[in-house]
Amino acid sequence: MERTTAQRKAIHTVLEKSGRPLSPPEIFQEARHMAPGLGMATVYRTIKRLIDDQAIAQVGLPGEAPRYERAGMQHHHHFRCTSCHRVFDWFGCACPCEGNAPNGFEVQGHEIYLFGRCDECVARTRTTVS
Amino acid sequence: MERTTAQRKAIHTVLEKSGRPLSPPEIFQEARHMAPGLGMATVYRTIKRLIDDQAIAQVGLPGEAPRYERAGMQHHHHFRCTSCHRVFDWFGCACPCEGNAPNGFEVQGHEIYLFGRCDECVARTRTTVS
DNA sequence: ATCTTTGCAAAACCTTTGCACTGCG
DNA sequence: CGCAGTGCAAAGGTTTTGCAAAGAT
Repeated sequence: MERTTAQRKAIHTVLEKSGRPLSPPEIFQEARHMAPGLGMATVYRTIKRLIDDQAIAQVGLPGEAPRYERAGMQHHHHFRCTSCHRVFDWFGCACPCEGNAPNGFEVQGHEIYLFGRCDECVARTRTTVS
Repeated sequence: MERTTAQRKAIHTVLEKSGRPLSPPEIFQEARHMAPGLGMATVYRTIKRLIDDQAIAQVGLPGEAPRYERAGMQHHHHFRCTSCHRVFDWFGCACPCEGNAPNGFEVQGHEIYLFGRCDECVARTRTTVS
């Protein structure tokens, strides 16, 4: 039977409240504020369970370690700023990918990642260079 | 100055000739045929250098370890079969992603991954279930 | 002969697992 | 109380690094 513990609640809350996908170390650091003495192993074990429970989802950015964000969000993808390296949610997906599948292939889903510079970094450059 | 060695040639050849992205262990195993005694460290060191030289490119599938393929291919993305787990090149990108960027964001590039079943797996199921 | 590149082994990471203890129910 | 959940430390994997030896030019 599933038990409610301070650690699990802390980890879940951190992911619920974060507006962006977090890595295990980031989750660890944040959750520690709410659950002192928390161990890294518990973070990994809890992540696994939350995924099984469909409470969170894995976000695997190309070439990077997986991050995690709360599940149940509307269809979206991600934008990584090549300047500040932050990852943003992106809801502008209008990709007709499914239609262009190779012959005989059956597309079940897709992932899109945009790379570029976020609004803040674009603005910073403008004023700095001018 | 850059030197031509059997190991480097072997690794480069393996990636040139492969029609799909390879992981370091796959490269290691293949290149060993051409360069006996090859060490894993050399594979990693050579991959890094080939990327710097723009001879190969990293292919980071979401949630998986990076693979590598030769650079300079025409614009394409990847399709991973959820049944046989192979990764295929996909040239049907007609994604208008760049246009839908969030306000103030500057898109420099994009990556797309399709998931589904490849032609062989689709055919296999048909004949098996029928 | 010089100086890059290599193989090996050790180190540095990250993630998982074993186990005795904690604490929820 | 009983057993799921935890922390710690050890184990597993993968990638990187140090260093003496090999080899290309």
